Amino acid sequence: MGGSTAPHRGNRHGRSEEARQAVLEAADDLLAERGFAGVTIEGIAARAGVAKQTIYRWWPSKVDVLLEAFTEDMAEHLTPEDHGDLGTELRTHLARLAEFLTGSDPGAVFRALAGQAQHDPQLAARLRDDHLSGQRDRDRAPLLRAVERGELPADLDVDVALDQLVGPIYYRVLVTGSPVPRTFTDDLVAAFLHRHQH
Amino acid sequence: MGGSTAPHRGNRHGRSEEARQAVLEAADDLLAERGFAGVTIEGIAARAGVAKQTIYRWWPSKVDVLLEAFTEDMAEHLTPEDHGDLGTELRTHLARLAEFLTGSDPGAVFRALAGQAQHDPQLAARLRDDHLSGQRDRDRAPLLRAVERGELPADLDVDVALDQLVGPIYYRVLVTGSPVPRTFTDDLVAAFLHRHQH
Amino acid sequence: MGGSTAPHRGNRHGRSEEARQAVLEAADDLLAERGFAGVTIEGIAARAGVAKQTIYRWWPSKVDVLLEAFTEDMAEHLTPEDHGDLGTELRTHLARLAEFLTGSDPGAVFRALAGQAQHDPQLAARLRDDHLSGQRDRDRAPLLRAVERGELPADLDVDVALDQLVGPIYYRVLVTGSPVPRTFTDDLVAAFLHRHQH
Amino acid sequence: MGGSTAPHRGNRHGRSEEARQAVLEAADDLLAERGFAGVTIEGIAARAGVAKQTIYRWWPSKVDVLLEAFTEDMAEHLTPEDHGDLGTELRTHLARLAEFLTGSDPGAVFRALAGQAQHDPQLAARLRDDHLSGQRDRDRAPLLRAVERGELPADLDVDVALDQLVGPIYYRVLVTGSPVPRTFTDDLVAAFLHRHQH
DNA sequence: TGTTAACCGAGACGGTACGTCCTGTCTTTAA
DNA sequence: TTAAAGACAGGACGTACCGTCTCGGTTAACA
Repeated sequence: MGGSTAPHRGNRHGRSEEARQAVLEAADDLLAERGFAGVTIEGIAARAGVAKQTIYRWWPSKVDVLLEAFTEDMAEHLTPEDHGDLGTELRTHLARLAEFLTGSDPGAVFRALAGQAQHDPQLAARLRDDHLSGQRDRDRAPLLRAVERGELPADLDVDVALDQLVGPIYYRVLVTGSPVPRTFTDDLVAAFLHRHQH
Repeated sequence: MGGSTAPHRGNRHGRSEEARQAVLEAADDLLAERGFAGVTIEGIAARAGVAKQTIYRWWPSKVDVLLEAFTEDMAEHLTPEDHGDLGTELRTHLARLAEFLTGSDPGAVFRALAGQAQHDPQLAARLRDDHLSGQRDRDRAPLLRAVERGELPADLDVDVALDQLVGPIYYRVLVTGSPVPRTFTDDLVAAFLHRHQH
Repeated sequence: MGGSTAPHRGNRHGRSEEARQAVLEAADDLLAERGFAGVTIEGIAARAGVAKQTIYRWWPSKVDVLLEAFTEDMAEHLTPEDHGDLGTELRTHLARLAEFLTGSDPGAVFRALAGQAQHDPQLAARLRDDHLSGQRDRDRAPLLRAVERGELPADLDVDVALDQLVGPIYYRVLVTGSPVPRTFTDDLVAAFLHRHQH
Repeated sequence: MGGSTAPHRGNRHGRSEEARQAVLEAADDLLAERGFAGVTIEGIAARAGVAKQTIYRWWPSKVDVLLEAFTEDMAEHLTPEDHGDLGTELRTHLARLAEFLTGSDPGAVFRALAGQAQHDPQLAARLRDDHLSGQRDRDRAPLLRAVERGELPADLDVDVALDQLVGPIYYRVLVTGSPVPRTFTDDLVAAFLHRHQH
């Protein structure tokens, strides 16, 4: 955080970073404490010590607040590392994905947003285009590297392969609610490698 | 005439089947027309020509109305048939599941309920226990029959297998929003058979 | 009227008399304590222990609440008595009017409504037609009786006469804020009698 | 001060006359177009092309803006002329007063301020002391001159007389909303002269 | 000839109240 | 006993203004 970033409260440069952070935190906290229905604009405003109008000025709705909170949190997670070994990379990455979705605070926010997206096609599109597509690109990377290395066939349909790898994880998280242990994700990788590596 | 079936409006003989049907239909219609947020108790009552109290008397909440509407619709669908051939059964069944989830009215209700379940653990549990578990039992049948016939190894973890088969379908439906064509479901079956039928 | 008026709280017969009274009293109290600007729908609702919607259901605006409160209070006051003597009647009546306008709670409500009527022509019309015209008819009575008795000329313009009698009182109340002592009202009567009873 | 009042925009010597005039005009226009409730600081600022802060810097509230606008407009009107004849002076003056109150733009501002004064005792006092007392002094002049000339008795209570002369006019303007024709004001003068001139 | 101080526009801020909508509870009359 | 009707207390919605504040720009007097 170099130097100044003067803490201004309302001026012509624009918005108050202080207020913005307070809103995002309040939304996160309320989601964790009371669930999605417990997140209200009035509640966020009250907890953040902020005027309702300040929220409406910058976010069209409460899901946009959560979306921004989610984006901030998700950035650092879930970038698969380049180990030079497909199996290891996939096992590590899927395990991290499972942990993110089931065990982290931003994972809870994601589940809420994914749920709301079922009611709101616009949100669904936004969630996919602005937030999940980047993640999907990162997911794709290990497979593409493996294709380049010759570990996987050149004609592999990467998107289908990806759906088979991560689909069961999301399914457990969003539908069955079962835990997603390491054995489960490892087994997904094993099935994948068994089919595609000779 | 045997028994009642008289179209009564408020009487001493028990609940009005007329009102019940009107409520379920109104809820279905509203969901289709305005989405989940457009389904309100007041809206259902007004459209069904029914008093709010009548709804509250028989259903604890609007999701219960939808749940009941969903149950009625889902019964007929999705019972895998016994063809004596695992591959055929699975291909047919997964294709029907995909069509149900993406293309039918009750599929839309399911998506809404699954979405709401992300916000409401009690609903999630109820959805799983009362509605999806039966379906999952039906899903399991072809695999169990195949194990009995010796087409699949006796030590197969049927639940894990099932998650790998249907998970990618739900993932596309609930998360990516991609279409789920026959090629996709057939490929899931192919991958499964390739692994487990040497 | 007669008999019961059972104290019901919300039913198909109609409104809760309990709530109605609570609203009128709360509005009166708030006006007395905090002035017109301190009378808000939210404030009335909170003090009356009533939902905002209940107020909006029955009154279009806060001035309508005050108007109704005013009407209830004003009925009993200000009916000039028939003494058979014009001078006595007028002196008594004008003194009572002055006291009503300057010294009573409903007088304060009237002043607030008259003030608001300067901003709102519709309110002005309503105030005149529904509330003051009746009072004006009562004011007119002594003069008409005197005309019948021959105490006043038959061609007297009663409206002009009335304006000359009560106008200075309202002027002091609404514009100069001066007190309106008995001597002032008596003098108005004296001037009037001096002119019209040679 | 002397002379120029150069049209400066922002400098250390004082306020912008340009901004001041724009604010006063905007307030006047808004009052005429939308009524008192339609006059808001934000609205004045927007219409005048002025910052809210500029208004708050120079006027404590919107009524102060209107008060100043009113003062500017009222000065030229309503100074009774010295004709040497009481009846003529009074008739002319009351007719002008009636016209001012009912027919002019500043009259509309006056009515709004008088209305607001019913809700706000401080405003009422200010209106009386700073604005109406001067007018009242001017109103008094013809009577005092007549007393000096011997046209009126020396012991006349001028304030009471004045209230009887102008009170009915204000009453019609503020309460009954009736028109105030020349016959009405002439009749007031006639009644007054009939009583006080032998 | 810069420096500086007063005023300007712009507009974000924490708030209050608005009027609307929906919730879940209640009480009544009719069948 | 159930139904339709609908009033009730409550609470969140999104909007409009309030009065305060901080900012960058302009301009004249003074250094």
